[in-house]
Amino acid sequence: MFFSKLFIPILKNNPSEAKIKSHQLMLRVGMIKQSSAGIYSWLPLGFKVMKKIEQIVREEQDRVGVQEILMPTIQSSEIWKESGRYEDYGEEMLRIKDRQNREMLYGPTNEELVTEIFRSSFKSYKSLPQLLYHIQWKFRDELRPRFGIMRCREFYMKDAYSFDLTDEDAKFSYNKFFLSYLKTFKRLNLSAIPMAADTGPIGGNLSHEFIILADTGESKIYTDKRIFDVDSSKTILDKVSLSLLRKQYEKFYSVTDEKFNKDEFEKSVPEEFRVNTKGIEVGHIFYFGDKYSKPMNAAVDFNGKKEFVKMGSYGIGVSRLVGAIIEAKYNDKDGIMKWPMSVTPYDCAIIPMINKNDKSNLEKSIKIYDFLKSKNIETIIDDADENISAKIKKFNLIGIPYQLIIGSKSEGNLYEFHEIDGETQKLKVEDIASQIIKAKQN
RNA sequence: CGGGGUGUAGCGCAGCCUGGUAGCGCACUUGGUUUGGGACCAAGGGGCCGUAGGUUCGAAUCCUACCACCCCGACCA
Repeated sequence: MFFSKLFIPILKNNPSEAKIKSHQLMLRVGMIKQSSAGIYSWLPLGFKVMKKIEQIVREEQDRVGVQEILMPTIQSSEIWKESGRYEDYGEEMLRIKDRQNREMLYGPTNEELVTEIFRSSFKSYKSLPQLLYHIQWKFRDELRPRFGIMRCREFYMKDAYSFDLTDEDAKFSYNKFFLSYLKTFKRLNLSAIPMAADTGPIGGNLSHEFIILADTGESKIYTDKRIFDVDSSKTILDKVSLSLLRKQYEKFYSVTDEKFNKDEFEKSVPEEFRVNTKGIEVGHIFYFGDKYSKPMNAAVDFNGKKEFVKMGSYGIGVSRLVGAIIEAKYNDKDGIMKWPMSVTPYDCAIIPMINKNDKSNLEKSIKIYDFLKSKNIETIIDDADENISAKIKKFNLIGIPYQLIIGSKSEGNLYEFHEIDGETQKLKVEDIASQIIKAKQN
């Protein structure tokens, strides 16, 4: 695709409202456009990244046996009155009325709705466990939206819900998500650490936040360096293996602000391993038993006895992750963003030196483009008649991991192949393709 | 919701104090010269000055109200 034909409105100046890197960058390269406070349109470049993240999240949910559904954004107040949260949720819930003057709301989360779906569908313990997820827009009317997509009012989120007969089964489900989350963030090239967390308005007593380290994060965290070395690659979907994994993590003191206890921290973490920094919450899992099933009467028959199902819920902020990845991957030192291969909007940018009287580089670029395309490498050609250095700068901003520069330094069939944060090599197109393919596989 | 601030071209800003019908940089268009880390020359186009009302011969500028957005704090994926 020619760059000139893409909808990528680049700004040379930082919009003044953007204070953190991800917000600045997303506005500057035209990934998003603000429409109201905390509400954004997603433009092609940003939407492409978000869809790739979404797909990875989806695949990792499917892999642990969670089934995808899609619930509406607009919900009736009735079920929220049943659970008691219609009053509890407060101003953050966007309440609306339909033409019959019925009280509706734009869902900030879906425990009630999914519980209603479950209770009207299943009556026997034999139907358990059930694990369901959906990826849908949510709305929370934040007191103060900020940081662009990171703390906004309308956001895209994966939320999953588990239904089990017993506490023990429910913890097995919980642990499946625990593993699934570690794998998801790993594929996004993030090291997210699970931390004991407060349960907030969702309720319950068992909960982990998944946090990635970043200076601009809003959560204060206290953890142990050694937690980064816990290896989940050998864990399998088995009760024992999963609970072992959680134990390995829980060996280390690792909490957010609200659970922090100074004495405990200093007692359990030797000084050289202490990490006290800031992080971004990208996932949160909760186990809350019958907190919703009881008031909403979601129960199954177990040998003639009525058992309220034991539930958990599991969220990943899909839209937030777009910003979070930038915060984590942007290199302040050289001012370069490099998208992880798994979510990059394009794998490679071909940057030919062009002028009106000599389009031979553009013609070469098109041939290379076709070749790379045949290898499933997503590429764009910058067909603008612009100063070559201006073009390179532009792509350094966008963060596409590889640049293929077709200019005066090309030698025959050897072209400059530049990794955005690394070295430039002179290679044949075949070798360029195989390097990119290799990078995509990691 | 408390405190502070800002609304002037797509983005960044000046002009407002001291009223006379809008300007700069970048971006954009056309032509030309260029081409290795955001080039140069020339000629252009683009603005209900956030909205409404008021004062005035005259309002971007003064007054009032409203709206929007941003920042700092208390809450959250």
